[in-house]
Amino acid sequence: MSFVEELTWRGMIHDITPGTEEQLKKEMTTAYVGIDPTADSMHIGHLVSIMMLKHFQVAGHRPIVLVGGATAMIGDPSGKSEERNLLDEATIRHNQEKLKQQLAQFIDFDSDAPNAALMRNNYDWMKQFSFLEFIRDIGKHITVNYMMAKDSVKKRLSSESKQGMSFTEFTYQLVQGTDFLELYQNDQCKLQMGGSDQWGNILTGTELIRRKTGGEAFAITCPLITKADGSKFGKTESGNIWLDPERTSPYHFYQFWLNTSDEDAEKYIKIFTLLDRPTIDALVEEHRADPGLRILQKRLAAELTTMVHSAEACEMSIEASSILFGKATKENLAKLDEATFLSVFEGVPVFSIAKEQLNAGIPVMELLVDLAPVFKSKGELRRLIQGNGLSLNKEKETNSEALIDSSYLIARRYILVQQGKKQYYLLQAE
RNA sequence: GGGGAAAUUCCAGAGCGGUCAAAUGGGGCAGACUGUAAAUCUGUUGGCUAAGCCUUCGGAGGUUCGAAUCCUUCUUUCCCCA
Repeated sequence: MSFVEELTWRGMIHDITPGTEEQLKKEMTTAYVGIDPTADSMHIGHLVSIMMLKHFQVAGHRPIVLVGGATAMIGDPSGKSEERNLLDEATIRHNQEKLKQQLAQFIDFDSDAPNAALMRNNYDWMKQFSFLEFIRDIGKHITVNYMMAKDSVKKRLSSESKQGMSFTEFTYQLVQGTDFLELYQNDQCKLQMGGSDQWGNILTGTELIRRKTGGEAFAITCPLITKADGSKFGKTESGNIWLDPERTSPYHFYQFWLNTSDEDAEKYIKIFTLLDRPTIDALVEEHRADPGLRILQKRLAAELTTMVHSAEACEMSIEASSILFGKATKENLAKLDEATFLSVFEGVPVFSIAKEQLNAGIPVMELLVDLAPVFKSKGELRRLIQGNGLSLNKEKETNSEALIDSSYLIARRYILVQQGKKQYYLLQAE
Protein backbone atom coordinates (compact mmCIF):
# COMPACT_ATOMS: atom_id res chain seq x y z
CA MET A 1 0.00 0.00 0.00
CA SER A 2 1.38 3.34 -0.95
CA PHE A 3 1.76 6.22 1.46
CA VAL A 4 -1.19 8.09 0.01
CA GLU A 5 -3.39 5.01 0.02
CA GLU A 6 -2.41 4.31 3.58
CA LEU A 7 -3.32 7.82 4.72
CA THR A 8 -6.48 7.82 2.70
CA TRP A 9 -8.07 4.79 4.33
CA ARG A 10 -7.04 6.08 7.71
CA GLY A 11 -8.92 9.27 7.01
CA MET A 12 -5.83 11.39 7.34
CA ILE A 13 -6.00 13.27 4.08
CA HIS A 14 -8.02 16.42 3.81
CA ASP A 15 -6.41 17.99 0.80
CA ILE A 16 -3.68 16.94 -1.56
CA THR A 17 -2.13 18.72 -4.50
CA PRO A 18 -2.42 17.00 -7.86
CA GLY A 19 0.64 14.99 -8.83
CA THR A 20 1.69 14.30 -5.26
CA GLU A 21 1.10 10.58 -5.54
CA GLU A 22 3.08 10.35 -8.79
CA GLN A 23 5.97 12.20 -7.21
CA LEU A 24 6.02 9.81 -4.28
CA LYS A 25 5.99 6.78 -6.55
CA LYS A 26 8.76 8.18 -8.71
CA GLU A 27 11.47 8.52 -6.07
CA MET A 28 12.32 8.72 -2.42
CA THR A 29 10.87 12.07 -1.50
CA THR A 30 11.55 14.43 1.34
CA ALA A 31 8.67 16.03 3.21
CA TYR A 32 8.46 18.33 6.19
CA VAL A 33 6.11 19.22 8.96
CA GLY A 34 6.49 22.30 11.07
CA ILE A 35 6.33 22.33 14.84
CA ASP A 36 6.42 25.36 17.08
CA PRO A 37 8.99 25.17 19.86
CA THR A 38 6.74 27.05 22.24
CA ALA A 39 7.12 24.41 24.94
CA ASP A 40 9.67 21.77 25.78
CA SER A 41 7.14 19.02 25.22
CA MET A 42 4.68 18.17 22.55
CA HIS A 43 1.07 17.44 23.34
CA ILE A 44 -1.36 15.11 21.66
CA GLY A 45 -2.32 17.83 19.22
CA HIS A 46 1.02 17.17 17.59
CA LEU A 47 0.38 13.48 17.25
CA VAL A 48 -1.32 13.65 13.88
CA SER A 49 1.68 15.34 12.34
CA ILE A 50 3.97 12.87 13.98
CA MET A 51 1.96 9.95 12.67
CA MET A 52 2.02 11.41 9.19
CA LEU A 53 5.79 11.59 9.33
CA LYS A 54 5.93 8.10 10.75
CA HIS A 55 3.90 6.66 7.92
CA PHE A 56 5.97 8.68 5.52
CA GLN A 57 9.18 7.20 6.80
CA VAL A 58 7.75 3.70 6.90
CA ALA A 59 6.87 4.15 3.24
CA GLY A 60 10.54 4.71 2.56
CA HIS A 61 10.58 8.49 2.32
CA ARG A 62 12.55 11.01 4.28
CA PRO A 63 10.84 13.16 6.89
CA ILE A 64 12.05 16.53 8.12
CA VAL A 65 10.83 18.13 11.27
CA LEU A 66 11.00 21.87 10.99
CA VAL A 67 11.21 23.63 14.31
CA GLY A 68 9.64 27.03 13.90
CA GLY A 69 12.00 29.03 16.03
CA ALA A 70 11.45 32.10 13.90
CA THR A 71 7.81 31.68 13.00
CA ALA A 72 6.84 31.01 16.59
CA MET A 73 7.70 34.61 17.22
CA ILE A 74 5.22 35.90 14.70
CA GLY A 75 1.96 34.12 15.22
CA ASP A 76 -0.04 32.40 12.56
CA PRO A 77 -3.28 34.21 11.74
CA SER A 78 -4.84 30.99 10.44
CA GLY A 79 -6.13 29.97 13.82
CA LYS A 80 -7.00 33.48 14.98
CA SER A 81 -4.37 32.96 17.59
CA GLU A 82 -3.33 35.77 19.82
CA GLU A 83 -0.05 37.54 19.63
CA ARG A 84 2.67 35.23 20.75
CA ASN A 85 5.54 35.76 23.09
CA LEU A 86 8.97 36.11 21.79
CA LEU A 87 11.20 33.32 22.94
CA ASP A 88 14.89 33.80 23.34
CA GLU A 89 17.25 31.65 21.40
CA ALA A 90 18.44 29.61 24.37
CA THR A 91 14.89 28.55 25.17
CA ILE A 92 14.24 27.66 21.58
CA ARG A 93 17.36 25.50 21.41
CA HIS A 94 16.47 23.82 24.66
CA ASN A 95 12.94 23.11 23.46
CA GLN A 96 14.24 21.89 20.13
CA GLU A 97 16.43 19.29 21.83
CA LYS A 98 13.55 18.09 23.98
CA LEU A 99 11.26 17.86 20.99
CA LYS A 100 13.82 15.84 19.14
CA GLN A 101 14.08 13.39 22.00
CA GLN A 102 10.34 12.93 21.97
CA LEU A 103 10.18 12.62 18.22
CA ALA A 104 12.92 10.02 18.24
CA GLN A 105 10.46 7.63 19.88
CA PHE A 106 8.45 7.68 16.69
CA ILE A 107 10.79 8.56 13.94
CA ASP A 108 14.26 7.34 13.14
CA PHE A 109 16.74 10.21 13.18
CA ASP A 110 19.97 8.37 13.83
CA SER A 111 20.31 5.36 11.60
CA ASP A 112 22.40 5.25 8.46
CA ALA A 113 19.36 4.65 6.33
CA PRO A 114 19.07 7.10 3.46
CA ASN A 115 15.68 8.15 4.72
CA ALA A 116 16.73 8.92 8.29
CA ALA A 117 14.83 11.93 9.52
CA LEU A 118 16.30 15.40 9.75
CA MET A 119 15.59 18.26 12.05
CA ARG A 120 15.83 21.87 10.95
CA ASN A 121 15.15 25.16 12.67
CA ASN A 122 14.00 28.05 10.57
CA TYR A 123 15.60 30.45 12.99
CA ASP A 124 18.91 29.38 11.47
CA TRP A 125 18.15 30.98 8.15
CA MET A 126 15.64 33.59 9.16
CA LYS A 127 17.92 35.24 11.68
CA GLN A 128 20.38 36.34 9.06
CA PHE A 129 17.79 37.42 6.56
CA SER A 130 17.78 41.18 6.31
CA PHE A 131 14.54 42.96 5.67
CA LEU A 132 15.91 44.27 2.43
CA GLU A 133 16.85 40.79 1.26
CA PHE A 134 13.51 39.47 2.26
CA ILE A 135 11.47 41.94 0.30
CA ARG A 136 13.79 41.67 -2.67
CA ASP A 137 14.26 37.90 -2.87
CA ILE A 138 10.97 36.68 -1.50
CA GLY A 139 8.42 39.44 -1.48
CA LYS A 140 8.98 40.25 -5.10
CA HIS A 141 7.67 36.89 -6.24
CA ILE A 142 4.32 36.92 -4.55
CA THR A 143 1.68 39.53 -5.13
CA VAL A 144 -0.33 41.05 -2.37
CA ASN A 145 -3.42 40.16 -4.37
CA TYR A 146 -2.46 36.52 -4.06
CA MET A 147 -1.86 36.80 -0.35
CA MET A 148 -5.08 38.65 0.26
CA ALA A 149 -7.06 35.95 -1.45
CA LYS A 150 -6.22 33.47 1.30
CA ASP A 151 -9.09 32.54 3.53
CA SER A 152 -7.13 33.17 6.68
CA VAL A 153 -6.44 36.72 5.55
CA LYS A 154 -9.87 37.40 4.14
CA LYS A 155 -11.48 36.43 7.37
CA ARG A 156 -9.40 38.89 9.30
CA LEU A 157 -10.05 41.70 6.84
CA SER A 158 -13.76 41.16 6.65
CA SER A 159 -16.09 43.47 8.50
CA GLU A 160 -17.17 40.70 10.84
CA SER A 161 -13.68 40.45 12.23
CA LYS A 162 -13.35 42.48 15.36
CA GLN A 163 -9.62 42.54 15.23
CA GLY A 164 -7.45 44.04 12.61
CA MET A 165 -4.50 42.19 11.23
CA SER A 166 -1.00 43.42 11.78
CA PHE A 167 1.52 43.49 8.99
CA THR A 168 3.54 40.90 10.87
CA GLU A 169 0.70 38.44 10.81
CA PHE A 170 0.01 39.19 7.20
CA THR A 171 3.60 38.32 6.40
CA TYR A 172 3.35 34.99 8.13
CA GLN A 173 2.47 33.02 5.03
CA LEU A 174 5.47 34.43 3.22
CA VAL A 175 7.77 33.51 6.05
CA GLN A 176 6.40 29.99 6.06
CA GLY A 177 6.76 29.93 2.31
CA THR A 178 10.37 30.91 2.71
CA ASP A 179 10.89 27.88 4.92
CA PHE A 180 9.55 25.62 2.25
CA LEU A 181 11.74 27.27 -0.35
CA GLU A 182 14.79 26.97 1.87
CA LEU A 183 14.17 23.27 2.50
CA TYR A 184 13.43 22.73 -1.15
CA GLN A 185 16.73 24.20 -2.17
CA ASN A 186 18.94 22.77 0.57
CA ASP A 187 17.33 19.45 1.42
CA GLN A 188 15.46 18.62 -1.77
CA CYS A 189 12.26 18.78 0.21
CA LYS A 190 9.35 18.69 -2.19
CA LEU A 191 6.39 18.12 0.06
CA GLN A 192 4.93 19.90 3.04
CA MET A 193 2.35 18.33 5.29
CA GLY A 194 0.28 19.82 8.05
CA GLY A 195 -3.18 20.44 9.39
CA SER A 196 -5.90 21.60 7.05
CA ASP A 197 -5.61 25.10 8.50
CA GLN A 198 -2.16 25.23 6.95
CA TRP A 199 -3.36 24.61 3.41
CA GLY A 200 -3.20 28.25 2.38
CA ASN A 201 0.20 28.82 3.88
CA ILE A 202 1.61 25.69 2.30
CA LEU A 203 0.36 26.68 -1.11
CA THR A 204 2.06 30.04 -0.79
CA GLY A 205 5.22 28.00 -0.36
CA THR A 206 4.67 25.86 -3.44
CA GLU A 207 3.83 28.99 -5.38
CA LEU A 208 6.99 30.70 -4.21
CA ILE A 209 9.06 27.68 -5.19
CA ARG A 210 7.46 27.60 -8.61
CA ARG A 211 7.99 31.27 -9.32
CA LYS A 212 11.47 31.52 -7.93
CA THR A 213 12.99 28.26 -9.06
CA GLY A 214 10.54 26.90 -11.59
CA GLY A 215 10.42 23.70 -9.54
CA GLU A 216 7.38 21.80 -8.43
CA ALA A 217 6.42 21.21 -4.82
CA PHE A 218 3.47 19.47 -3.21
CA ALA A 219 1.17 19.65 -0.23
CA ILE A 220 -0.85 17.25 1.86
CA THR A 221 -3.03 18.33 4.74
CA CYS A 222 -4.86 16.25 7.26
CA PRO A 223 -8.27 17.07 8.69
CA LEU A 224 -8.34 18.84 12.00
CA ILE A 225 -9.07 16.36 14.71
CA THR A 226 -12.50 16.98 16.10
CA LYS A 227 -14.62 15.46 18.77
CA ALA A 228 -18.13 14.20 18.22
CA ASP A 229 -19.51 16.50 20.88
CA GLY A 230 -17.89 19.53 19.32
CA SER A 231 -15.49 20.33 22.11
CA LYS A 232 -11.85 20.84 21.40
CA PHE A 233 -9.68 17.80 20.95
CA GLY A 234 -6.76 17.26 23.24
CA LYS A 235 -7.77 19.63 25.97
CA THR A 236 -9.21 18.77 29.31
CA GLU A 237 -10.15 21.00 32.20
CA SER A 238 -6.66 20.64 33.51
CA GLY A 239 -5.15 21.66 30.20
CA ASN A 240 -3.30 19.93 27.43
CA ILE A 241 -2.51 16.26 27.35
CA TRP A 242 1.25 16.28 27.05
CA LEU A 243 3.55 13.59 25.83
CA ASP A 244 6.03 14.31 28.59
CA PRO A 245 5.27 12.03 31.56
CA GLU A 246 6.36 14.82 33.89
CA ARG A 247 3.55 16.98 32.60
CA THR A 248 0.87 14.38 32.05
CA SER A 249 1.32 11.13 33.89
CA PRO A 250 0.98 7.92 31.89
CA TYR A 251 -2.08 7.12 33.96
CA HIS A 252 -3.85 10.31 32.95
CA PHE A 253 -2.67 9.86 29.41
CA TYR A 254 -4.19 6.38 29.37
CA GLN A 255 -7.38 7.65 30.94
CA PHE A 256 -7.71 10.37 28.33
CA TRP A 257 -7.86 7.88 25.52
CA LEU A 258 -10.00 5.45 27.44
CA ASN A 259 -12.63 8.14 27.78
CA THR A 260 -12.95 8.66 24.06
CA SER A 261 -16.49 8.41 22.74
CA ASP A 262 -17.43 5.46 20.54
CA GLU A 263 -17.66 7.52 17.42
CA ASP A 264 -14.35 9.23 17.96
CA ALA A 265 -12.61 6.01 18.90
CA GLU A 266 -13.29 4.50 15.48
CA LYS A 267 -11.72 7.54 13.92
CA TYR A 268 -8.82 7.88 16.31
CA ILE A 269 -7.65 4.31 16.21
CA LYS A 270 -7.00 4.71 12.51
CA ILE A 271 -5.19 7.97 12.90
CA PHE A 272 -3.18 7.45 16.04
CA THR A 273 -2.15 3.81 15.93
CA LEU A 274 -0.15 1.82 13.44
CA LEU A 275 -2.49 -1.15 13.55
CA ASP A 276 -3.22 -2.46 10.08
CA ARG A 277 -6.54 -2.42 8.38
CA PRO A 278 -7.72 -6.00 9.05
CA THR A 279 -6.90 -5.62 12.73
CA ILE A 280 -8.77 -2.35 13.02
CA ASP A 281 -11.75 -3.61 11.04
CA ALA A 282 -12.00 -6.60 13.34
CA LEU A 283 -11.76 -4.40 16.42
CA VAL A 284 -14.43 -2.05 15.16
CA GLU A 285 -16.75 -4.93 14.46
CA GLU A 286 -16.14 -6.45 17.84
CA HIS A 287 -16.73 -3.12 19.47
CA ARG A 288 -19.99 -2.49 17.69
CA ALA A 289 -21.27 -5.87 18.80
CA ASP A 290 -20.97 -4.80 22.42
CA PRO A 291 -19.99 -1.17 22.84
CA GLY A 292 -20.19 -1.45 26.60
CA LEU A 293 -16.98 -3.41 26.68
CA ARG A 294 -15.19 -0.48 25.09
CA ILE A 295 -12.86 -2.69 23.13
CA LEU A 296 -11.77 0.18 20.92
CA GLN A 297 -11.08 2.62 23.70
CA LYS A 298 -9.07 0.09 25.62
CA ARG A 299 -6.99 -0.85 22.63
CA LEU A 300 -6.55 2.75 21.60
CA ALA A 301 -5.41 3.76 25.06
CA ALA A 302 -3.09 0.78 25.38
CA GLU A 303 -1.47 1.27 21.98
CA LEU A 304 -0.85 4.93 22.55
CA THR A 305 0.37 4.65 26.11
CA THR A 306 2.79 1.98 24.98
CA MET A 307 3.97 3.98 22.02
CA VAL A 308 4.36 7.29 23.80
CA HIS A 309 5.52 5.97 27.14
CA SER A 310 6.35 2.29 27.48
CA ALA A 311 4.84 -1.14 27.85
CA GLU A 312 5.50 -1.01 31.59
CA ALA A 313 3.86 2.37 31.96
CA CYS A 314 0.91 1.08 30.03
CA GLU A 315 0.52 -1.98 32.23
CA MET A 316 0.79 0.15 35.30
CA SER A 317 -1.90 2.48 34.00
CA ILE A 318 -4.23 -0.39 33.23
CA GLU A 319 -3.73 -1.81 36.68
CA ALA A 320 -4.22 1.53 38.33
CA SER A 321 -7.40 2.04 36.33
CA SER A 322 -8.82 -1.31 37.29
CA ILE A 323 -8.15 -0.64 40.94
CA LEU A 324 -9.51 2.87 40.91
CA PHE A 325 -12.59 2.12 38.85
CA GLY A 326 -13.11 -1.53 39.61
CA LYS A 327 -14.80 -2.83 42.67
CA ALA A 328 -11.90 -2.05 44.92
CA THR A 329 -12.86 -1.67 48.53
CA LYS A 330 -11.10 -0.44 51.57
CA GLU A 331 -9.98 -3.99 52.20
CA ASN A 332 -8.39 -4.25 48.75
CA LEU A 333 -6.61 -1.02 49.30
CA ALA A 334 -5.38 -2.04 52.70
CA LYS A 335 -3.85 -5.15 51.24
CA LEU A 336 -1.61 -3.26 48.86
CA ASP A 337 1.93 -2.79 49.96
CA GLU A 338 3.38 0.67 49.83
CA ALA A 339 5.26 0.22 46.57
CA THR A 340 2.23 -1.06 44.69
CA PHE A 341 0.04 1.51 46.27
CA LEU A 342 2.30 4.30 45.15
CA SER A 343 2.64 2.98 41.64
CA VAL A 344 -1.12 2.75 41.32
CA PHE A 345 -1.47 6.32 42.38
CA GLU A 346 1.37 7.67 40.37
CA GLY A 347 0.37 10.96 38.94
CA VAL A 348 -2.35 11.53 41.50
CA PRO A 349 -1.83 14.82 43.33
CA VAL A 350 -0.27 14.23 46.73
CA PHE A 351 -0.73 16.41 49.79
CA SER A 352 1.48 16.08 52.82
CA ILE A 353 0.12 16.24 56.31
CA ALA A 354 1.66 15.81 59.72
CA LYS A 355 1.12 12.45 61.29
CA GLU A 356 0.85 13.80 64.83
CA GLN A 357 -2.21 15.81 63.93
CA LEU A 358 -3.99 12.70 62.83
CA ASN A 359 -3.33 10.84 66.02
CA ALA A 360 -5.66 13.12 67.91
CA GLY A 361 -8.28 13.01 65.18
CA ILE A 362 -9.16 15.99 63.06
CA PRO A 363 -12.41 17.17 61.42
CA VAL A 364 -12.67 16.39 57.68
CA MET A 365 -13.31 20.03 56.88
CA GLU A 366 -10.14 21.16 58.48
CA LEU A 367 -8.11 18.29 57.11
CA LEU A 368 -9.05 18.71 53.46
CA VAL A 369 -9.18 22.47 53.28
CA ASP A 370 -6.75 23.93 55.80
CA LEU A 371 -4.13 21.24 56.34
CA ALA A 372 -4.16 19.82 52.86
CA PRO A 373 -5.66 22.23 50.32
CA VAL A 374 -7.48 19.58 48.34
CA PHE A 375 -10.54 21.80 48.18
CA LYS A 376 -10.63 25.54 47.85
CA SER A 377 -13.20 26.28 50.49
CA LYS A 378 -15.13 24.61 53.21
CA GLY A 379 -18.35 25.50 51.50
CA GLU A 380 -17.29 23.58 48.44
CA LEU A 381 -16.39 20.54 50.48
CA ARG A 382 -19.57 20.76 52.52
CA ARG A 383 -21.64 20.80 49.36
CA LEU A 384 -19.72 17.87 47.99
CA ILE A 385 -20.32 15.84 51.12
CA GLN A 386 -23.99 16.78 51.19
CA GLY A 387 -24.24 15.71 47.57
CA ASN A 388 -22.74 12.37 48.44
CA GLY A 389 -19.65 13.02 46.37
CA LEU A 390 -16.79 12.49 48.75
CA SER A 391 -15.14 9.16 49.44
CA LEU A 392 -12.28 8.38 51.75
CA ASN A 393 -10.49 5.14 51.04
CA LYS A 394 -13.26 4.12 48.67
CA GLU A 395 -15.96 4.58 51.30
CA LYS A 396 -18.51 7.35 51.06
CA GLU A 397 -18.13 9.98 53.72
CA THR A 398 -21.49 11.55 54.34
CA ASN A 399 -20.86 13.24 57.64
CA SER A 400 -19.31 16.66 57.30
CA GLU A 401 -18.46 16.63 61.00
CA ALA A 402 -16.55 13.38 60.82
CA LEU A 403 -13.30 13.09 62.70
CA ILE A 404 -10.40 11.59 60.82
CA ASP A 405 -7.70 9.86 62.79
CA SER A 406 -4.81 7.57 62.12
CA SER A 407 -7.03 4.52 61.79
CA TYR A 408 -7.82 5.79 58.29
CA LEU A 409 -4.24 5.42 57.16
CA ILE A 410 -3.45 2.83 54.54
CA ALA A 411 -0.03 1.30 54.76
CA ARG A 412 0.30 3.54 57.80
CA ARG A 413 0.86 6.56 55.63
CA TYR A 414 -1.87 7.27 53.11
CA ILE A 415 -5.46 8.32 52.87
CA LEU A 416 -7.18 8.14 49.51
CA VAL A 417 -9.46 11.08 48.89
CA GLN A 418 -11.94 10.78 46.06
CA GLN A 419 -14.07 13.52 44.60
CA GLY A 420 -16.87 12.02 42.60
CA LYS A 421 -15.88 9.06 40.52
CA LYS A 422 -12.86 10.18 38.68
CA GLN A 423 -10.84 12.57 40.73
CA TYR A 424 -8.38 11.24 43.21
CA TYR A 425 -6.07 12.87 45.70
CA LEU A 426 -3.66 11.31 48.09
CA LEU A 427 -2.86 12.45 51.59
CA GLN A 428 0.53 11.43 52.79
CA ALA A 429 1.24 11.49 56.51
CA GLU A 430 4.78 12.40 57.40
C1' G B 1 -11.87 65.88 16.30
C1' G B 2 -17.70 65.57 16.89
C1' G B 3 -21.92 62.51 18.50
C1' G B 4 -23.89 58.09 20.81
C1' A B 5 -23.84 53.40 23.69
C1' A B 6 -21.82 50.40 27.23
C1' A B 7 -18.72 48.12 31.49
C1' U B 8 -22.67 42.99 36.27
C1' U B 9 -20.47 36.77 39.24
C1' C B 10 -16.22 31.51 35.14
C1' C B 11 -18.66 33.11 30.11
C1' A B 12 -23.00 35.16 27.80
C1' G B 13 -26.71 38.16 29.56
C1' A B 14 -31.20 40.25 32.88
C1' G B 15 -31.47 43.54 36.76
C1' C B 16 -38.46 49.36 39.12
C1' G B 17 -33.40 53.02 45.04
C1' G B 18 -34.97 48.69 49.53
C1' U B 19 -37.96 42.09 49.02
C1' C B 20 -30.26 41.38 45.24
C1' A B 21 -25.12 37.11 46.68
C1' A B 22 -28.09 39.38 42.03
C1' A B 23 -33.14 36.29 36.82
C1' U B 24 -32.03 33.07 32.67
C1' G B 25 -28.74 30.26 29.50
C1' G B 26 -23.92 28.10 28.88
C1' G B 27 -19.83 26.06 31.34
C1' G B 28 -17.96 23.66 35.91
C1' C B 29 -18.74 20.21 40.05
C1' A B 30 -21.68 16.41 42.22
C1' G B 31 -25.99 12.75 42.39
C1' A B 32 -29.33 9.16 39.56
C1' C B 33 -29.25 6.12 35.13
C1' U B 34 -25.06 3.77 32.49
C1' G B 35 -20.15 1.43 29.73
C1' U B 36 -15.15 5.43 34.03
C1' A B 37 -19.62 6.81 27.59
C1' A B 38 -23.54 9.81 25.04
C1' A B 39 -28.41 11.57 25.96
C1' U B 40 -31.64 12.64 29.96
C1' C B 41 -33.18 14.01 34.90
C1' U B 42 -31.79 16.27 39.85
C1' G B 43 -28.86 19.24 43.04
C1' U B 44 -25.08 22.86 43.35
C1' U B 45 -21.99 26.95 41.51
C1' G B 46 -18.56 34.32 46.38
C1' G B 47 -16.54 33.45 51.56
C1' C B 48 -17.30 32.28 56.72
C1' U B 49 -17.18 30.32 63.22
C1' A B 50 -23.70 29.28 58.30
C1' A B 51 -31.80 30.20 59.87
C1' G B 52 -26.83 34.77 60.91
C1' C B 53 -22.53 37.49 59.28
C1' C B 54 -18.77 39.39 55.73
C1' U B 55 -16.90 40.85 50.70
C1' U B 56 -18.82 41.54 45.47
C1' C B 57 -21.84 44.51 40.03
C1' G B 58 -14.91 48.77 35.78
C1' G B 59 -11.91 52.67 39.55
C1' A B 60 -12.56 56.90 42.91
C1' G B 61 -15.84 60.14 45.21
C1' G B 62 -20.98 61.88 46.29
C1' U B 63 -26.60 61.93 47.17
C1' U B 64 -29.68 58.77 50.49
C1' C B 65 -31.99 55.87 56.51
C1' G B 66 -30.67 52.55 52.33
C1' A B 67 -27.16 52.16 45.83
C1' A B 68 -25.59 47.02 40.93
C1' U B 69 -29.53 50.72 40.26
C1' C B 70 -29.25 58.21 41.01
C1' C B 71 -25.10 62.21 40.44
C1' U B 72 -19.79 63.67 39.49
C1' U B 73 -15.29 62.18 37.70
C1' C B 74 -11.58 58.82 35.87
C1' U B 75 -10.40 54.44 33.00
C1' U B 76 -11.62 51.07 29.19
C1' U B 77 -14.55 49.12 25.11
C1' C B 78 -17.89 49.48 21.04
C1' C B 79 -20.80 52.20 17.26
C1' C B 80 -21.81 56.43 13.96
C1' C B 81 -19.97 61.03 11.56
C1' A B 82 -15.38 63.68 9.96
